[in-house]
Amino acid sequence: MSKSNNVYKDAYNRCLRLLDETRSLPSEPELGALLGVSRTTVRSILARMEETGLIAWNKRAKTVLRDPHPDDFFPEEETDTLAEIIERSFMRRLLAGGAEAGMQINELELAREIGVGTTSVREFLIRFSRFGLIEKRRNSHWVLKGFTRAFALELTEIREMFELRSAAAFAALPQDSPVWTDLDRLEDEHRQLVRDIATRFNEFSELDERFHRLIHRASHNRFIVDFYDVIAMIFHYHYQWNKAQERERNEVAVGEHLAYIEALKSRDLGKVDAACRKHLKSARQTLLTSIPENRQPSRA
Amino acid sequence: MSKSNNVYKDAYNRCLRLLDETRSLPSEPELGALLGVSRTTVRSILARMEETGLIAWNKRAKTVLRDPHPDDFFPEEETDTLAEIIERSFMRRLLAGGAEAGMQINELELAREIGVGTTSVREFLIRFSRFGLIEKRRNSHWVLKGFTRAFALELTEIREMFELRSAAAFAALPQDSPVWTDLDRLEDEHRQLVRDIATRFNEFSELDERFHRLIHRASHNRFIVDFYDVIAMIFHYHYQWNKAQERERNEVAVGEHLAYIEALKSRDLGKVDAACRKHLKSARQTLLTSIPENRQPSRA
DNA sequence: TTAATGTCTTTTATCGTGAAAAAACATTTT
DNA sequence: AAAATGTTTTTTCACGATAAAAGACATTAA
Repeated sequence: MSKSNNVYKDAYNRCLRLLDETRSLPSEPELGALLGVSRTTVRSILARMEETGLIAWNKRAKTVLRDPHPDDFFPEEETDTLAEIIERSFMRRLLAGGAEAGMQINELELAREIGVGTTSVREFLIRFSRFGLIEKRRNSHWVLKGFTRAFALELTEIREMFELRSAAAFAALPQDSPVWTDLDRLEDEHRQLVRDIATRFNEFSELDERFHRLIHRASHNRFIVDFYDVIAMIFHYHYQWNKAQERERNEVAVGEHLAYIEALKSRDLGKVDAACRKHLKSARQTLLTSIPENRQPSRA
Repeated sequence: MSKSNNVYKDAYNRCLRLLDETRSLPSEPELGALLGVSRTTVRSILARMEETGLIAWNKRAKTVLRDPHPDDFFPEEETDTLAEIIERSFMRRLLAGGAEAGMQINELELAREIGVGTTSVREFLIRFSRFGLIEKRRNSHWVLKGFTRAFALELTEIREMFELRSAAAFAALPQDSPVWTDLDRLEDEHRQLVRDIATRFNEFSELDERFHRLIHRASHNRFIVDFYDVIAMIFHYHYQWNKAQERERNEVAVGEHLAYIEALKSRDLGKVDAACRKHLKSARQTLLTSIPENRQPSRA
């Protein structure tokens, strides 16, 4: 079992959804581009679709024979990357308590527990280390630094520096820049969300990420843009596990976003700065209140 | 050849240097702490030293019998980590021209060329990716983003943000903080270097790194501290390969450092800001002039 | 003669394996 | 009994091997 075929399975599932829309599928290279996979994978997909009677396939002709049935799909969990599986397991352990700062992380144990090879775990930990939550001891174990108040403060400090700068850069962008239409579109989505906030409040986190990424991109600085990955990761898990007053919090945040968007559109740097600061302050507050500070810092 | 014993060889060499100073070696745990290795490695070292007649070893008694001879040492190149070897090879390729932005990086080819396994190369590339010079295409190759003018500008932009903030934090540190003695010591080293600048100018780069790391540490922010790794890496290779007016450049920089140190000691935020800005500006200039901008950016 | 399909080759992702190094446990010495 | 040494176990590091996926080349259809 040296490599799972999750790329194929995931692409297959997405391809099934395309079947509803058309009577026949496009050329192999086109399908590949559409699904983001190579022709090799496309051909495996087509081969299986032919086998299961979904399509008739003869060279260029790929005619849809029937609508896909629920059990034509591969199970969702088989479409995940190993990296996703490892990340989830790791974060579950990390957030499920008992993960004290200073605790050591054992690659072999993690690998056995998750049921994967050590190499994948090692690679995951190396990638994960840039989030600042773990640290490597040369030739030895990893050390958990813990999801502490200090971490949240350090994270938000950088976030605020970067976002204030990005927001200023955004507001200074020429009127004909395509970002303004992106912003309009996001504003619309925000207004729609406000309207149905009672039922759709949980859609906020995804919108939040897209909004902030748009702003950060205006910095034209890869380090700023990349840093948003750290924020996104933390907020992603934070949203999943801190459900207290979720609706209220999100409603407030959407309001702040709208004010922020107004400020950006005014292109008045003072207003932008104020709106940005206000939103980031409440975002920080939300994050901080969700961290149970049950330990004293070990250094004075 | 599944794992080289470079840890042992490097520690052995360092242990040989200890032999000059004492007539007998300390306990195994103490030696381990001193050399930064485990007792297992210490015991291998002692075993070999006994074998080669350097010491007489009987339980606690580890008497030095003779001074180490040059060829008691393992060759320097056998003491490097695989990661160091790979980094050097990779950077050589990257700086040796012909490394156009957009070029793709092949793990297998790199591994074959350097003569190591693919896993080590993969892990190196993952670690290296945080420097912002390469990027991974999912399920496919890495792409070289190139050591371009844009890269240098993005890097220095962040550096300046971080260092201005750290310097301000530094100046605000209480008088009894140990950093002030560290600063005094560094100031001394700078003064000594100024005196002998004609011959010792090449020692600047190491001093430079220690100085800036001291300042960044005052931020008490892991993201700021960690970012200095990116700067240090770039400047490390930059110093190695841009030798034009090295003496003059370093002389100027030492002077700027001294002014910067004075400003910090004055604890006058205005002066600190000015001195920091001035030095960072010239550091940026130095970096920029060393980048041959022979390509037009591909996007308008 | 361009763009697709068919076929073959190369590279990436992942595992199991084994030596180096660390860590844990047991025993002795002071 | 505290701290060293001696011994055993566990973990990390690095490799080669193999299936999945990508990519390159050859062939055929429009």
